[in-house]
Amino acid sequence: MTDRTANLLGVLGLAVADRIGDVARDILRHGGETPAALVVIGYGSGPSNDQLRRILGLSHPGTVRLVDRLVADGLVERREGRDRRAVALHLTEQGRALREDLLKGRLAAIRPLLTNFTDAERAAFDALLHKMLASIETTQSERRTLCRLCDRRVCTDCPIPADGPVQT
Amino acid sequence: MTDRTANLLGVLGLAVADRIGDVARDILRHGGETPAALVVIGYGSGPSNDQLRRILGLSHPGTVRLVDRLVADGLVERREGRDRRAVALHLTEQGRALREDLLKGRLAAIRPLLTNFTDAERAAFDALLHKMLASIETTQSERRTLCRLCDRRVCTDCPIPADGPVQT
DNA sequence: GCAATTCATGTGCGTTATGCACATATTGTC
DNA sequence: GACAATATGTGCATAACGCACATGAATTGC
Repeated sequence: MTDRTANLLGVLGLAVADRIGDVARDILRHGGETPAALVVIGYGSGPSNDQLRRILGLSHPGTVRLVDRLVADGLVERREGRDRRAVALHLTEQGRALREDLLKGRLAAIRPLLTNFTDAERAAFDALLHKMLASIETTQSERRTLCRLCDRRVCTDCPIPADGPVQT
Repeated sequence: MTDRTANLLGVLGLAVADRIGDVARDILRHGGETPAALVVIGYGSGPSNDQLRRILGLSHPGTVRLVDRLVADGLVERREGRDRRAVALHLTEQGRALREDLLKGRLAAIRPLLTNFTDAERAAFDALLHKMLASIETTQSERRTLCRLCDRRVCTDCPIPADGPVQT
């Protein structure tokens, strides 16, 4: 019976990821981890290239090129970091606006999946999701990876505590 | 409150899709829609290039190249289709074996997410998933897309009926 | 029963997103 | 102050696509 549930969960996961990916590509004109990068940078801690790399799970050169794309689009600025070697990544005004669209679009893409639930069902589903996510065994860094597309404003009582801003 | 649930669902969807993608790449040495193609072709109806294309949501040339990869790896054969223009895609012995690994690996990747549930919780989650998936409004073709990685042997009482084999 | 259209596949060519190996500059260490 | 560690960037290659086009096979219209 567990396998039946696991299969259903696989279908749902694919459906959710497809929808998020589609809406992100429509809005940002980029795929892969680029949308996640915009969200992560937008948390505002001014992450370095290397910190971003760990969260996104990309290679270092892949991350540099990803940031190149965002800079070329006028969405991200490379500012001086805490070192003269490190950069600090920050969103431009345009980047902030597009990040907003991205987060809104993501929720809008997922929301229809919940509309056929009654309030009680949605609450029950929420509680089960919360428990499931809270029990995933992860390192601190993996948690940030999981949350790389999260809209923190709606994520009250986050089950995946990423305690504090990106580490320095 | 719905947005909070939607956000959690987004996290879960990403986590599930990441896990499936990782295990598929480990096993198959290909990413994108290639794993899904192996599963779909493995249903055994001998789909044409064009039928496969619709299910995977790829362009026609993209599908041709994808099949090229699978053929080059010795996993798929192009046989004569119902026309002299159409091909019929079938798995080789090796393809069937790898498809098996893929389906098993997929379930193994998802299963850990369920292990912290009690039996009652898992059953409740299953029921909610079932209802959610059953209420997604889709065309016949979109259903097959959703189910493109399903392990049909464990999917009893499928909420997304794809009634019958691939259309002729 | 043949011409025009539609269907199904394949090819040339380009792009996007990525990784590996290497180069360069900066910082910490002993 | 040499040397390792850190952080970034670059050259080059690859995987997984899409668009425009070409080709052969089937269907339709008259």
